[in-house]
Amino acid sequence: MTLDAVAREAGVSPATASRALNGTTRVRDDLRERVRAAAERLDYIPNAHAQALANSTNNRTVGVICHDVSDPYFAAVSSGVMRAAAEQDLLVMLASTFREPAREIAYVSMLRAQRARAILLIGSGFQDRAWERALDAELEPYVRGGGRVAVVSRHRSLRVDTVQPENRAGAAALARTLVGLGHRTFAVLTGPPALTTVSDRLTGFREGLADSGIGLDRVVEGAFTRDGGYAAARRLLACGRPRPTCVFAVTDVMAVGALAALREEGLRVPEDVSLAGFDDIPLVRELSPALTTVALPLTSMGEDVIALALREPSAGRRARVVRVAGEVVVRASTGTPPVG
Amino acid sequence: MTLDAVAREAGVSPATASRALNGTTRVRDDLRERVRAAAERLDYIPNAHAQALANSTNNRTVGVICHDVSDPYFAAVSSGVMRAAAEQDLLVMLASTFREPAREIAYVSMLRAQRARAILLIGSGFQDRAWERALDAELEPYVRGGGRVAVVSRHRSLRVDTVQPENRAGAAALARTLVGLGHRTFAVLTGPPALTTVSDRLTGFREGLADSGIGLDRVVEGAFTRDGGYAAARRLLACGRPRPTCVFAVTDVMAVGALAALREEGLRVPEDVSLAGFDDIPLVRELSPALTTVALPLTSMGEDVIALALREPSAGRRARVVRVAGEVVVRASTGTPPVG
DNA sequence: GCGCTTTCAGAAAGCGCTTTCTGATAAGGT
DNA sequence: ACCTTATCAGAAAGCGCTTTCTGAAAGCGC
Repeated sequence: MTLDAVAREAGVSPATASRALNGTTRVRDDLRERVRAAAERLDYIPNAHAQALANSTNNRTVGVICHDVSDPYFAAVSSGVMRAAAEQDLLVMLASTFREPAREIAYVSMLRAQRARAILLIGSGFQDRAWERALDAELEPYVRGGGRVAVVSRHRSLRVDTVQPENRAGAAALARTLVGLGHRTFAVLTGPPALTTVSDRLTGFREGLADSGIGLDRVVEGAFTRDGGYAAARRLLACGRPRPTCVFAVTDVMAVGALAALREEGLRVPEDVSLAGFDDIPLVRELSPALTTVALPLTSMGEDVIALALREPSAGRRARVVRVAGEVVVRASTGTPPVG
Repeated sequence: MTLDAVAREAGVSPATASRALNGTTRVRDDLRERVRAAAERLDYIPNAHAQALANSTNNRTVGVICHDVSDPYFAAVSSGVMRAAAEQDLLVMLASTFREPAREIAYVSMLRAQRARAILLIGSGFQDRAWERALDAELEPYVRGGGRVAVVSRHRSLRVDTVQPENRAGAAALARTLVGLGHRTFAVLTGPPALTTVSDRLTGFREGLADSGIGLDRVVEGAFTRDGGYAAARRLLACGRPRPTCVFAVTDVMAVGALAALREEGLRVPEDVSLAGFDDIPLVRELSPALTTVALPLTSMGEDVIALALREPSAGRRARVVRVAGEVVVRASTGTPPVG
């Protein structure tokens, strides 16, 4: 079913049919009605590709690239993006890179080919220098051609609009809270240090401890996943050194793994060791003990990032940054340190 | 950057440039190389819309419609779809309906407009009769026009390729297992009964109990969400009747809510009451007690459903059904019933 | 009633690509 | 040497839409 068929059925020109359907220009009422009826009758659906080709400015799709939709963090942020997109009749193309840099580049390229109105990058980037350059090489011409890009907590090399959680301040506040509980020896389970998210949270946590003159006992690195957290926690426990009274995993997802590892070692949380995370993904409230964490408004961050991308570009070329505060939420996974 | 520009730069016709880049027809090696080089130099990215318009058969996008990406069930299935799609260079457009029927129809329509190669519907439909008809009215012409549709555990009215978890058999097996543990009084927390998923699991559970001559004590209905499970569990406990020794929530997501409700009532799981779910979403392993459930291979179901949609349509018009077995996984949330 | 602006429908020119179709050139057969 | 058969590049015709541009009809003041 093409527009031509509709026009013929309604006894008007394709031009008029187009105008009647889109309401771009005034069309006599009776004609408009006739076209509407004809379209209905023929079950006409405009070809979005033809529309996009003819009128390149009116694009209804936005692309979202994240590492893995099945990670609750990305799922929550994506959900916010989708809610906002739905309200504006936008279609979201969601891609998972499965943490492969090459796939990320490929997706940006596909999104460029689709002439997506905006590209949203969710989550930290990779540390690879070549990748950075390649991504920039894709994004730069896209932006120059009128494309919009916005990111959530992205790598430092990207000069684009950003939704930036206050990782450092949040981690510092968490550290202070934990010190307030009485803890003096701490370990941190981190992800890849090249990610700003990781290094900011680590730095913040250190600063928070430093306020009370406390040093960080141990830092163990692991993958940015549940299993990474599990492995890191095991390594922490295996090393033989005196156990810290409190463990901070830089993300909740890692904390979930860490909790499993601690349990397997027969340690009670929080009686033997306290555990805290960061993000407040939905599930951690359900754990027992429920996880102490720094809550980020994930869904609304998703809404923010798409709003940022869609907003009229500011006169100056400067990248805008929306800062999002994290709130320390103390739950049952932290307590006073064991005596003795 | 258009193909014409590339062709000019390479000193060939647009036709040759197109052929060189796509490899559709033999092109002399030196020309092909020249075109490649020119494309590279100009940072050429083909306009996917123009391609789609000119060659409607070659479409690289598939649409996935689910209720909510932030629900772990959908996230897991979607993740499988995406993994498979990535391997075939397909772009996935993922839409969340937020459980609004109208939005689902709208998305199908948008996907049709995009001339998506396939539309995948994940999760149960709505009970609304008008909605059913409307959905069918969208899907039927789409399929007639060569579009592919496949669904995961969908409503009965749809005659399309389906990945069908064996809800009934799985629930029955679970019931038998629970009876084997010694339980004799059961309650079920269900979702909207119009969903086949719900009614199949309920029926299967009943059958499993009936094998031992046991009847189902109570059925409480709630929304298909964590909060729905929570509310249903509270209602179950509030009714004053003697408490069942075992509760089955028809989905893990609901079971998570139920667990919270049981806890709040001061009940210990499994000492005071046993709890089981269905699906085996990733997080339920992490709960304590870890949830007994019927495990479905969610990610691989996602891979199955896209494979089903993309496979050459069978000669006969009959819808294909891939049955997926569930496996009872006994974890710590179930135990022997309390004595006395 | 005449020239003016205003309103609105239709003709036609693309948007950027793919793909026949056409024709030139080279290769092969006798 | 001549004709037939492959190869392969280019011209041109769309794909289905939007949007100028053009022109007819109607509305207005004098």
